[in-house]
Amino acid sequence: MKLVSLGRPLLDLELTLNSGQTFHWVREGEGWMGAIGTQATYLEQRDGELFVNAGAASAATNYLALDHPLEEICGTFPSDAVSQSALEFCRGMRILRQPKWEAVGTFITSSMKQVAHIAQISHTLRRKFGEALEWSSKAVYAYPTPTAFAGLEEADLRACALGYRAKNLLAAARLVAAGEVDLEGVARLEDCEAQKELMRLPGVGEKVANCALLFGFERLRAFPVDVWIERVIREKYFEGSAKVTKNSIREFCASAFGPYGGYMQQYLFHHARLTWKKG
DNA sequence: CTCCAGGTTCCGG
DNA sequence: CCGGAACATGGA
Repeated sequence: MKLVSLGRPLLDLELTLNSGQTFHWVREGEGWMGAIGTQATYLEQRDGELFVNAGAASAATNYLALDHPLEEICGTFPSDAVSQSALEFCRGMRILRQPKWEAVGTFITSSMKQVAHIAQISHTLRRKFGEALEWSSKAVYAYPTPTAFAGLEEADLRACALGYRAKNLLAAARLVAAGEVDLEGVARLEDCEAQKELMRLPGVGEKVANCALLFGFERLRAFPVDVWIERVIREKYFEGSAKVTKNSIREFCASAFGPYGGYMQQYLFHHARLTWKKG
């Protein structure tokens, strides 16, 4: 039950945990319970001060990316109204530093799914196939390892409501477990090569690869283009001009948002998803 | 009931 | 390079 303070970093914990980067944190009293790798973790923010269970302090500091120079990062964003209102809406949101396979696996299961359902899938997979962890007599589950998935059958994953994604997650896990795709090796590649390597995994296209790069490989320039981002770019930056192809959107995003484009992307995504057609 | 969701893959212009 | 269609499931 003992908590330690991590000070008062520029961070909005709730905003960060609920922004569609990670999908398994659950409310527990005044704070949140979850797993950072195989470390059961309780996080709580009171009047700006961040607390964590003793023993998870260094894991949390790393996971929450408290070392990212957030003020400086936000200072690099474009000055247009769309970017600035997203920034204002997302003040204190950080890009998490998630375990590599967890980032790859969860975003393989994310295609054509609402955030709520991705969360449901994550919880089911963890509970059935992940390592059971515990803190203060409360159970949480680690994301299943590639090896844990590799021994299953497609039907086992279909039973978790993965639909057609089951085959992809299983095949991807087997490639990683067999060492045919080496995620630690990917971490040493340049952005472009790293993306290409990740896209060897079934179910990993350009968008999922970029999510994995941004959330699991510290590539803060990676800019995933999903339906929400596409909507924002089309309607706010191209203002309904005809023939805006996927390619032109990709090129625009790669050049318009700078070295921390991934941060800006996450802010645009979250802002759009929560405010579209509500003002 | 219909529409759509943090897409990928394959196939024909 | 570009647009379409198939692929599963559940929340709104």
